[in-house]
Amino acid sequence: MSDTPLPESRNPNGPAHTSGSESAPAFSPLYQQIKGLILRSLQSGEWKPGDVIPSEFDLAARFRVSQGTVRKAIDELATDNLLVRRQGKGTFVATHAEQHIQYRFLRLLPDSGNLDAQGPAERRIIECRRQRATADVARQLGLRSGDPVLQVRRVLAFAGTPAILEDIWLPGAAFKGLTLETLADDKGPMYALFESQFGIRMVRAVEKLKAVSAAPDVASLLGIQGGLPLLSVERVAYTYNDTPMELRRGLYRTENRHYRNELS
Amino acid sequence: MSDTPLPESRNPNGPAHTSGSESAPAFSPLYQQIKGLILRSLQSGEWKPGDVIPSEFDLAARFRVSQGTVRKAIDELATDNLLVRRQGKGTFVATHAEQHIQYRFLRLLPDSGNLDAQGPAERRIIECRRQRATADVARQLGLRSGDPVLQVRRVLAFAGTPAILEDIWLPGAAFKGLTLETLADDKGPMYALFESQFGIRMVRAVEKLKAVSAAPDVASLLGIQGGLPLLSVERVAYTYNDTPMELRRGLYRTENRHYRNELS
DNA sequence: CAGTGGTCTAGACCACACT
DNA sequence: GTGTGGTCTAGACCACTGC
Repeated sequence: MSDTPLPESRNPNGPAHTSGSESAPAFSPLYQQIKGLILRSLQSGEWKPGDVIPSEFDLAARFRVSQGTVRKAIDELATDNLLVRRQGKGTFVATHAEQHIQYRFLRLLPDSGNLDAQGPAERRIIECRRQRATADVARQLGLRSGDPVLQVRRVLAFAGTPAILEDIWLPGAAFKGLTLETLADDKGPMYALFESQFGIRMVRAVEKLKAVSAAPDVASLLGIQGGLPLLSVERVAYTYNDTPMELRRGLYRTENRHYRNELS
Repeated sequence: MSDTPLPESRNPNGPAHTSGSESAPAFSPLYQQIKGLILRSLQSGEWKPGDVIPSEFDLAARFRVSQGTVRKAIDELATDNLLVRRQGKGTFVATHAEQHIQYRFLRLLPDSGNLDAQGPAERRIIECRRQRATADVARQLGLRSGDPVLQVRRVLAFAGTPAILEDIWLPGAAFKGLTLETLADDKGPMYALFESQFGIRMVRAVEKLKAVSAAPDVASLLGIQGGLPLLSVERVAYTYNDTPMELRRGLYRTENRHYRNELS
C-alpha cells in the first residue's frame, strides 16, 4: 500500500526542491521524481504492456502528492510514448501490439499509394542462430566481445516483392528461449513478441542512414541486380533505462518506396 | 490593449468548452484558442524571431484567462519549437539564427568524429534563377504550374570535400528580392536569411529519403564517380499554417557520414 | 450512475536573471 | 529587489466510457 513516498520531503505546498535536510547532490522537481517512480514500476513489470495503470487520483494518494503533479509526470511519459491516455477509460502502458497503424518504428512507405501500405509485410526468415558477438556488435549492444548473441536474418516483402533485408542481433542472455520456430510461427510485430515472451519493451531507437550498393548476396536475396543503390538503415533500439537491446541492419529497396521523416 | 478576448465565452471557472450560445460546430479547449491567438500574433509579425513575447501574466490579462491556461498554450508552442522559454528571462520567438548547434534541419553527421561537425560547411552556389514552376514543383509548393519560382542549386562541402548537392525551389512571390548575390554574401543558415529578409520562418519539414545512383552531372559536381550510391533527401518545408514555402532536393554523399534519426 | 482523464482557476512559493 | 518562468496545491466542473 504505502510506496516509500519519496525520501522524506513532505511539502504541504510550495515547489519541488526536496526540502533539504542533507546537502542533496541533485535537486529535481517532484513530478520528475514521480516520473521516476512510475518508470520503476514499468521496468519491474508491476504494470505490463497493455495494462491499465492506477488512476491519477490513486497514484496521487500512493505517492502523497497532488493529482496535478502526477498528471504532469504522466504527461511526459505519454509524450515519450511510454504511456497512452484514453479519456474516460484510464492510462495504459504502451505496447507494440495493437499498434493500430502498421509497425511503429518502420518508416518505409510507398511513394504513391497514399494508403498506409499495400497489405501487411510477408516475412521470411533466412537464418536464426546463436553466436558470439563481434567487437562491433558487442560495442553497440553494450556487451563484451564474445558474449553470446542471437542473430536473425530475414526478408520482408510487400505484395510478393522483396523490399527489405534485415540482420538483427539480440543479447543472448535476455532472449534465452528464442528460436527460429518462435519467430516463424509468430504473426504481428517482432517487438510485440519481445514484450509478450521476454518482457522486453523497446522504447526508443536511433537510426543511421546511408546509401550503399547492393552486394551480390544481398542482391540475390532481394531479387535485384548487384550494384543497385539501397538504403542502409542501422538501428539500435533501447529498453527502459536507455539499455540497448537490439542492433538491426536493414537494407531497403527504395525504387517505389521512401523513408519518411518529419523534422521540427 | 484589449485583444478581442475570444468570441464571448467568459467562464469565471470551469473547463473550456465555450459556454455555448449557438450550436458551435467545433469545441476547443480555451488553451487551444489561446494557442491560436498567439500563433496569429506570430504570423502577423507582431513578435518577430528572436523577440521576447509578453510575460505569461501579461498575456493572461490580455486574453482574460488564468496564467495557467496561457502556460499550457505556450507549453505546446514550445514543444513545437515555435517558442523558446528561458527561465528568469522570458519566452522568445524561436529563430534559425543563433541556433547554437549547426543547422537545425540538417541531419547529416560524420560517422566517427563524435564532435558536431568538422567546422562549418562551405557553400558554393552553382546557379540561382527565376523560372516557371513545373507541374511537380507547383504541386508540392501549393502553386499552379507556370507560377514564378526561384531555383537555387548549390554545393556544400566539409573540409574542402563536397558532400551535398542541393536544388531548392522557392515561391517567387514570397521571395521577391532574393538574388544570387544576397545568397552568396550571406553567412549563416539560409533559413535565418529567410527570417530576416523576408519574414518567413520555416517551422517544420517533411523529408523523403531514397538511395539513388549518381548521374554524371551530379557526380562531377560532387567530385565522385558516376553511379556511386547517394542518399536522396527531398524536403518540403512549411511556415506557419502548414503553408509549404520550400522544396529542396538534396543528394548526400554518405561514405563517411550518415543521416541520423531518432525514433520514439 | 460512478469513475476516469481533461480543462480551468487562484494562490503560493522557488529558481533564475538582470539591475 | 523585481520580474520572469517553473513547480505545487486544492478545488471545481466538463467530457467521455461503461456499468
